[in-house]
Amino acid sequence: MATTRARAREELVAEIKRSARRHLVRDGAAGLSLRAVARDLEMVSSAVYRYFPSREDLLTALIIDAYDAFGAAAERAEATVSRDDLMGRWMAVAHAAYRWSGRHSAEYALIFGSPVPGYRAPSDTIGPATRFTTVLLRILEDAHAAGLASPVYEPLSAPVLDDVQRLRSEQGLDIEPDQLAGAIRAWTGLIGLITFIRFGHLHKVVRDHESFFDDSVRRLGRSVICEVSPPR
Amino acid sequence: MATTRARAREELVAEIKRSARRHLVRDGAAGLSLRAVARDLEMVSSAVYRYFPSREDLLTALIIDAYDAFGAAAERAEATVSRDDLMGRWMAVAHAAYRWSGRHSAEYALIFGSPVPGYRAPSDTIGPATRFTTVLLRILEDAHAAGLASPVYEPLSAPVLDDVQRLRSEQGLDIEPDQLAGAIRAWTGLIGLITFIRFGHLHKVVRDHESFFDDSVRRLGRSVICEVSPPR
DNA sequence: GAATTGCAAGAGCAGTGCTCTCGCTGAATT
DNA sequence: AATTCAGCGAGAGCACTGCTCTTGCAATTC
Repeated sequence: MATTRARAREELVAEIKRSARRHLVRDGAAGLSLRAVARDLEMVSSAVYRYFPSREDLLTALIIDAYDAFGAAAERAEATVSRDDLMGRWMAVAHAAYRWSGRHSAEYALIFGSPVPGYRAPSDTIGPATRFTTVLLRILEDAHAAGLASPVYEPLSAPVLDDVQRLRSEQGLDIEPDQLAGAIRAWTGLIGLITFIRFGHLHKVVRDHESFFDDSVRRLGRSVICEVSPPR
Repeated sequence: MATTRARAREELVAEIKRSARRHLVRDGAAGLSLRAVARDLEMVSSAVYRYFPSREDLLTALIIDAYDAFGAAAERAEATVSRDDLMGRWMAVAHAAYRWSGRHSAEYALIFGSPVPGYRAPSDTIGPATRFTTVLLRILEDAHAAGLASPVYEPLSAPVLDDVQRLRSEQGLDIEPDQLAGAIRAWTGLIGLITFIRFGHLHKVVRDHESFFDDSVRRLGRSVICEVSPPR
């Protein structure tokens, strides 16, 4: 086993990513320069190519790490809440996502920001990407197991129902269609809300972003998890 | 009046922006190159700097145009609907926004995508940026004038109520706080939803994006404009 | 110990944003 | 009508980028 060589390599890969993340927050994804990273580590630029065959590969590695850290933050927060407090679990995940997006804004923009035209996300990314949604789905499965239904203010339209039922059977989920559709809306709403706030579109409109976030997310949660029977 | 000179300048500015928009869809904002634009127009790169002092200024001009076109598309769609069909007006604006984001994905990413770290949006952008929200607010004012209230499933938290009341007096809006808060949520939800779909985060989850969009947006609308008295 | 493999270094290519200087030409001023 | 002058295009040049290739050294493997 090539231990010393492989270890040195792993450490250098980690150092490159660390330096790249630092440059990311300063200059954004567009400004991330392999040569600047090389200067940071006091090596020549061509040496970095031994570890990442291209700038895009380095960016991909950062994206995977970001998805993973984002999901991990959600898991940690959700684990501290009592299992039967479903609304509390949802709020914990939401606030963890919001806080993470603030502390790691550059990495958040990397995963939820503008798609790069030529870029095809490699299959390595889909694993870490589902980590976050898995936490959400588990809450919903527990809700279903506890006999809680979603409030149905309006029935799903036929094409949406089709989509949801296909997804349900594909993923083997034990959730009602209405509830699963609501979950997708809640997930979409959550990330959309965070993105909207973090990208600055509410700067001139709302002062207390966190309170607005909390209020909105609570309503999103109520539309999926409802302790009482739905109105109407 | 320097007519011929000024006209030539205006036309060249328009040609540069046209060429830049073409490059934008191919290579994204990060890949937009002033030199490529110059080659396109068969002029030397330094000549372009006579019209845009920097790459950033060119990008800013494109952002302003994009905000303007986005708002204009919403206005056009909303104008075709009968004034008293409030829900129809909301749906028209929403679908116009969705369609525009598909037809002009690069420009949409420019205004709603990742913020560029060093970039400060100049004050010229806020005018065109409000064009879209103005359409939304007018619908709400008409709803309020018609005596329609928003359903209140849950009262606003104190900090959110403060924010909304401040905004209401600052902008001189004749809308109930609950309704205005709902409008901000609906607006945030709409853009967040479009961004989420267009940036590809629903690709592996939902097949019929447009139906999902329609369903979600209709629910967003119902949470602000409600013909019946709110449940509970 | 010899062969192989991994690695850092350097040069080099094509591209980028941006600055500066150089003449020219159309337009306003005298 | 002659002259100043501002606007313009062209070109060279600087510092930077991603990426490739070759060279030579050192660590690992056989």
